[in-house]
Amino acid sequence: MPTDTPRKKSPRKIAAPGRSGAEGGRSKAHAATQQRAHKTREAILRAATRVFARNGFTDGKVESISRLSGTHDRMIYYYFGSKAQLFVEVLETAYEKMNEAEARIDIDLEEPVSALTTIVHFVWQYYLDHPEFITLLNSENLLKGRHIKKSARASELSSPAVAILEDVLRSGVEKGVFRADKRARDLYIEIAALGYFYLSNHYTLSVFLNADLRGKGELDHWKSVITDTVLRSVLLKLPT
Amino acid sequence: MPTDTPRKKSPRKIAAPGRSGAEGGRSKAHAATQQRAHKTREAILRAATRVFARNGFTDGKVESISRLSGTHDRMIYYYFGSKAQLFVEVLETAYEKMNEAEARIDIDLEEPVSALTTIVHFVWQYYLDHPEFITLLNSENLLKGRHIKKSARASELSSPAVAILEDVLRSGVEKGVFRADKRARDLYIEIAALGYFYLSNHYTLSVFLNADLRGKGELDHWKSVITDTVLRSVLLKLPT
Amino acid sequence: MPTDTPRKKSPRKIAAPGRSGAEGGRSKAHAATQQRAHKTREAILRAATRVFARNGFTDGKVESISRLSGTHDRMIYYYFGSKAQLFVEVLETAYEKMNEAEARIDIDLEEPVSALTTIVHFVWQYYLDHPEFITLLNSENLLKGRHIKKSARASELSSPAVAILEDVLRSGVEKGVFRADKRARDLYIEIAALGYFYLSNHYTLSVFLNADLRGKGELDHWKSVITDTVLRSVLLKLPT
Amino acid sequence: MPTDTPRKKSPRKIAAPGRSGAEGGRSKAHAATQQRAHKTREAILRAATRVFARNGFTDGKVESISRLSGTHDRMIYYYFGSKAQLFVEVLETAYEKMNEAEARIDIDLEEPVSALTTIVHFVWQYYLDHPEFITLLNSENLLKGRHIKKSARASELSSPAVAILEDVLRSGVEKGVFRADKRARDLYIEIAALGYFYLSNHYTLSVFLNADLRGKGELDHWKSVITDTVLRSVLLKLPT
DNA sequence: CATGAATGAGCTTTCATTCAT
DNA sequence: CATGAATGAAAGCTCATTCAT
Repeated sequence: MPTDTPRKKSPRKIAAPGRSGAEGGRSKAHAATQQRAHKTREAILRAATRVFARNGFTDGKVESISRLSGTHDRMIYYYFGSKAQLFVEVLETAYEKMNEAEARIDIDLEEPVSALTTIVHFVWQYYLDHPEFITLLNSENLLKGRHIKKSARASELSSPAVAILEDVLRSGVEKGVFRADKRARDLYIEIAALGYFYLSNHYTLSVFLNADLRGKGELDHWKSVITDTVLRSVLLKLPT
Repeated sequence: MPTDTPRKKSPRKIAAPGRSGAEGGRSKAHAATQQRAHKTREAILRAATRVFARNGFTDGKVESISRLSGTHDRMIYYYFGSKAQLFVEVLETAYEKMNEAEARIDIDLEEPVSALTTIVHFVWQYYLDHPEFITLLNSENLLKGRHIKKSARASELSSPAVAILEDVLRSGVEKGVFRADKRARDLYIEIAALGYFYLSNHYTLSVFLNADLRGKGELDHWKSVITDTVLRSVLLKLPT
Repeated sequence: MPTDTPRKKSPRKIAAPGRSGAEGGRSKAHAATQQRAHKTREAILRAATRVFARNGFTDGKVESISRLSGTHDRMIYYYFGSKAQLFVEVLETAYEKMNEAEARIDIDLEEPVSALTTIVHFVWQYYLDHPEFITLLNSENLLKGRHIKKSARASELSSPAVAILEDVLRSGVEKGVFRADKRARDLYIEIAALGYFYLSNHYTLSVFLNADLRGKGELDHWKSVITDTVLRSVLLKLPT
Repeated sequence: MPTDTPRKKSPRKIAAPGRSGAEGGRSKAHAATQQRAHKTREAILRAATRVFARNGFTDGKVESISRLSGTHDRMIYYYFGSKAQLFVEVLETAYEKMNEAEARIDIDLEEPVSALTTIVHFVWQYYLDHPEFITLLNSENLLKGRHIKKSARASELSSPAVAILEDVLRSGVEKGVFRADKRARDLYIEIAALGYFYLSNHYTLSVFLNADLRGKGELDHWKSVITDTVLRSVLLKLPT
């Protein structure tokens, strides 16, 4: 309980794998050790993502994570300092991956309508493929952003999608198909909202609307709805 | 010793106040007692709504609820059987109140556009005024609908808003301003999504978009965005 | 982890035993329950005194205390809020008992020399009879007074012995046997120091002085040494 | 792989630096290595003294020591075998330094009164300058001498001060200023007690006496009190 | 109808220590 | 001689829940 210096919980920092060889004098044994360490760390992060995604932060137990990752509780503290800091990294990683995927979207600015369609479909598909993304954010928002606030890295991650949308909007305006008064950020939130909410809230929605929103047909139908709605929100003229 | 049957797990159902007199031979003392009981029950429910809204189900502690309601932990078990069942009632109540409010919306079917606008504004305002509604649903969905599934009452509560939207859509179609192929249910989810997501996810959104989404101007701006988007999604001719 | 209100850990306050009967309408059953509660609380306090005395605060384990008192860990938190707060009460109780004993010292102010002798002997005997007193203070000082600082009660407890010493000194001065420039507080610390140090440090002293300081003869010898030294420190004329 | 015998539990004994050259055929590289090792060892010992002094044995964490000394936990085990054995060395070193300082006291046996005064002042000043000495002993006594008992070196260290006091007492008796029936050992304990207790227990004393015992004036005052008291305990006649 | 005491399982975290290079 | 990874036991504390009047 009593600490000397206020002790910043500084977990182990591990050299990025691959870099170790360039360090020169270090023995091969050392490199091997480091690689194993890196593996352990990654295993914990992966397991934590699954556990937190399944149960949220509070219900995601440390022991579940260590069991799933094949390590000991102790190692979580060794590498991440605390459950909370581990969650921060999980969140950061989730966002990073989303950003990376967004950065890979291939669009043709010459075709603004189909470009926008592509983006909407991409986001929708990403949510479908990465349900953990939704649960993690859900949990974090339930906790009033407690963890993300403390993340230095998080504020540096700005969604590439917003920038892309800016380009698409500009191109559309130039080509006379999109209105000029639509902000990219608003459009981004719109796209996210229409997809995210449908999936994140489907448990309560299903009960209160007395409908199964996850049926195959339903998902496709909703995809077309949001595509339609998003397009209509920026188009100057409706297609006939 | 309890005056009635040797309960096992069945929480107390209390006659609505005022109804008790009709039960026949019961004394006035009994009626008074029942009224006090009713008050305690209500106090717990109110406190639980606040506590669960603030922290979600898991982080909402039984003790916090009993403290806030001025009773004892024990009473929660007496009236509701368990923390989970209490949460179910909280959820049901929240939805009921939402439904009651929706039922009170005053719209003029002769003016479909302004009727729809009214509905969008109403939902948005309701979310703003009842942040607990959002947090409760958030928590419940994080728990995969664990509680709502067990609620008998929940499935009976179907949103009046959907019915109202149906009327509005029909009227709009008849008057030649709305398209005919829009489902009321989809429209409802759309409206909900655009408002709910913006508010429920604002903690993470603010960090990742590097913007304060809760500034006064921002909220009003978003209100106009969603109104615009929703209208455009049903209009036959886009506004110029 | 997350708390609603900052939650002051307010442990259960129990009505003083005996008072309960006077409360009027309470049932006998209630009184009996309270008495049992009081017993549990006392048992914990007694056990804690022993455990902390034996091992100090840090090494005194919560489980040892609950085991020794025949309760569960949980009850310690129920009644005292935390290990630290329990320690505070242990300390307060120890000092209180010391004060009570001091208040019972029977001295004859007409005989200042024998009065002072009585006080010195009392303190020495008290230390011998209450080794826990020494260990508890030792531990608390090792922790830099961490707990006692937070004790509201502690600052109100002022040693009766100092007041008594003042009377004795005054009487001795009037009778022309004691010097006039000796402060009662200094004298008190002197008496305490000579007895306390010998006992509290006897483990290291024995090793470094190569002597067994706790042999029967040794203890009596030291008693006479400190009596002699204390008297000499206030006498106007040294004994021959 | 360690260069020497397959150690089990026996920590490294390192040749004093400079002495290594006499060992014969060892290379210069080896000598340099040994010097580095010596430095690490010393750094750990110094850090341990500070950490244990601040928090006592139990609360002094191995990690705090390795951090403060700029090494790794592992090294503590390499050089000292265990936390307990490290503490033993810390204790021994503390006593050794005290003894060395005592051995350096410069007194004039021809002036017994001022010689004794010098000793009292020395001890008091030593405690003031080396607060860690007090805390370490405090902790060790709280642990019932657990470590010091196992120290072979400790029992060989006998305080030079006792021998010096013997000389001073003898001289004083011869010169007709001191009484003949005072034992040097008792006098030593007296001197130690009056200084040590005041400092070691000042946290609790301050609270219970409602006074700040560490104010500048207070410390000087107490110095004069103990000098006075110690002298009076051996003088044949009071100075006028 | 209400109360306060009691319960036991479980949670996060800490710590001294050892393994494997 | 040094390092970083790993270990497992245990500690303090919390929580939902039930007992006994």
